[in-house]
Amino acid sequence: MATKVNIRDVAKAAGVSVTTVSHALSEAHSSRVNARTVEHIKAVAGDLGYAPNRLASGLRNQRSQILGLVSDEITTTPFAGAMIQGAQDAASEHGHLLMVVNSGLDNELELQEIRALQQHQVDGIIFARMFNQQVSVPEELRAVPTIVLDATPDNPGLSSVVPDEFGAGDSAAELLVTAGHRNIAMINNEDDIPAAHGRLAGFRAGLDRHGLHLPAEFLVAGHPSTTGGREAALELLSRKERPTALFCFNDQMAMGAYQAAGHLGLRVPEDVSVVGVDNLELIADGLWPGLSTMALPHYEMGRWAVLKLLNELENPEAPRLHEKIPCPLVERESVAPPKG
Amino acid sequence: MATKVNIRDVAKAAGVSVTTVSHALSEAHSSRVNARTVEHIKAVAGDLGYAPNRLASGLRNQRSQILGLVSDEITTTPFAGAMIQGAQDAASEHGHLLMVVNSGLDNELELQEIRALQQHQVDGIIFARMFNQQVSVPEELRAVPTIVLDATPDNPGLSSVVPDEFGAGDSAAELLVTAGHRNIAMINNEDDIPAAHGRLAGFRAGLDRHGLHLPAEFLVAGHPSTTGGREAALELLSRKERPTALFCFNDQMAMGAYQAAGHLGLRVPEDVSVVGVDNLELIADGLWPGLSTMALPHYEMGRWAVLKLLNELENPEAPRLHEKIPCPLVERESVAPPKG
DNA sequence: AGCAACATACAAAACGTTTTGCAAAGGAAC
DNA sequence: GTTCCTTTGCAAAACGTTTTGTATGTTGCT
Repeated sequence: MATKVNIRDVAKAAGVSVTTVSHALSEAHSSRVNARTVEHIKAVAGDLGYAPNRLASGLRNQRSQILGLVSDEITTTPFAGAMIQGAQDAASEHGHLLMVVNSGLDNELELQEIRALQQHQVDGIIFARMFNQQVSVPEELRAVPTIVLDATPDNPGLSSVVPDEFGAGDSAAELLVTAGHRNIAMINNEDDIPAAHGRLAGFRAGLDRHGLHLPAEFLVAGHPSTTGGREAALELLSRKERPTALFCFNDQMAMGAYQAAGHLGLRVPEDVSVVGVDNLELIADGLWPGLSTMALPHYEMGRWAVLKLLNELENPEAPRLHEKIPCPLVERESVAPPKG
Repeated sequence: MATKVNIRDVAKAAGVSVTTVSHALSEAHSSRVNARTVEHIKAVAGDLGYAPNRLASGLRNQRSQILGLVSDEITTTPFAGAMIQGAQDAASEHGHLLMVVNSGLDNELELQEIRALQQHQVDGIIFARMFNQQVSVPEELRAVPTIVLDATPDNPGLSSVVPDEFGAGDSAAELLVTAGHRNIAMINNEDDIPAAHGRLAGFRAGLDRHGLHLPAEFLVAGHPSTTGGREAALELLSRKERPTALFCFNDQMAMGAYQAAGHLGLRVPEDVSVVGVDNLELIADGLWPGLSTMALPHYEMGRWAVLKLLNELENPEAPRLHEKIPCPLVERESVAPPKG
């Protein structure tokens, strides 16, 4: 047990050649060897605890069965886990393993990490960001099949997957309008990113469908944090003509809105309804009452990226896709009909 | 550019043998080749964009330069990112890459994943849990150097690293007592895990040092969630003789305490001080006022685990260690002297 | 001049697979 | 009984490195 058992040991123990063992175990080539022999070899291999060395087979086949995942800030966002998990599940189902590297915001380091992945002969790379943004993909990745995850690539030659931001905004509008609200404000992210534009556009479209629209004074923007949300909500809810519902760019801003409401003596959802985006369990489930919010599909995006990557590996000519994954509504208790 | 450049191409281009190229590039063996030749070879290699194939060198050296990280539920906890990041940073600094696998709670799957890692000839494995718990390490890992991360192994033959739970409790007591509090309650986790025992013991020790002690009626336990914290805090703060400060098992329970206080018309920190454990940015920074809390050292634990693993790889006889990493206090605004 | 010692470069083997091409043996068809 | 398949197995080459042992000069010393 001290030393590892290799294909030669199996061959010796089974009394056949190395070639025969390889064929017997290969599924595709097992027709080249007698069925009884196959049985025998498999039994022997099992007894010996033989497991093929992937380094060797990767070298021989020019296929490492490893996928690289390079992302930006795994640390600071709670989404990373779900994304990685989705990717890893899909990879594992198809006999692949995931190598994760993370570069923070250091571009030079990111290139180094990518080169390291390539030295390990990864079969493909997933280039991930932690929130939907425009991104320019490093030259280095030309050499390897690549999928862009949760970001919009400048290079349309690469497949990508992002959340359906528009749909999220639309659903939020739908939810609030059907609850009976007419005076709805949006607290948006002040940053110039697809997520902000998309959610706003979707929200407007949703209102539109019901013959409503978002007045300019009911659209405010702030830093996408609890504080940003709180300040914006404080301002909105202190007005004479205050909205009866708030659609917040994300759950953190929604948490700020709760705080603002509490500070002003308003209750959620009786006095003001609140909707977020992200479905951060920690917040959405932790708030009291629970926050209704649109879930960002990080797990699904991770899965999709890996599946698409494997697909392009099989079939290099497969058309590049730009997928939008829906953001399902997770209803809790933060929405109620407006009073009176 | 279509096809990869290998050491043979470099040799040809530089007009020397493959052996010489290998020696020239090897640092350890570069003494075996003329300094001028080394220069020349490096230049040629750089021009050609040569990067050694790690599959091949791993095969030859019996050293893949890959570390495996197997964890339980990456998805549901926001700590995973920091842990992975710490591990990956340390690995990357030493020329290694990290393969991450995740098994949820499925033991059978976990074994499969471990076997997959071993097939890829990982040099060592980090067996991680997402919170400090007793854990029995799978037999399979006997074959590979292993470090246990954020868990206490039943097998003392393996090095491990956990947060200094005791120290966290102690610091919390210190903080509250020096702020002037005398009536301090603790809201603990009801689960029977080292984290709960350690934090409580440390908290008691800290009080002790100041001649105080924790009365039985000021120790309550609940589910380690916002709801659990809220319920416990509601009960505690509704009493005639209510505590002036709360030490909560984690930040989520502390968030619940904030909600309870708000519900009862009490203000943090004027009417009640609150201290948590975890330093979950999302919560600790998001709460209003900010939550003072002991940071769980996930990043550092990840780093430590990899460094120790590399150390044991270098020197297999190195003594096994059981490390406790301190949990530094992160002060925000949730602690003030008691009124009156 | 002769010999050791050294500097420099190379050929070949090995790591553990997979796959191609070939050989031996057995059976069927004439 | 010869020819021709078919079945079953094997030997050998290849993937891209690293390292050991050896060969060829070159230098320094007596």
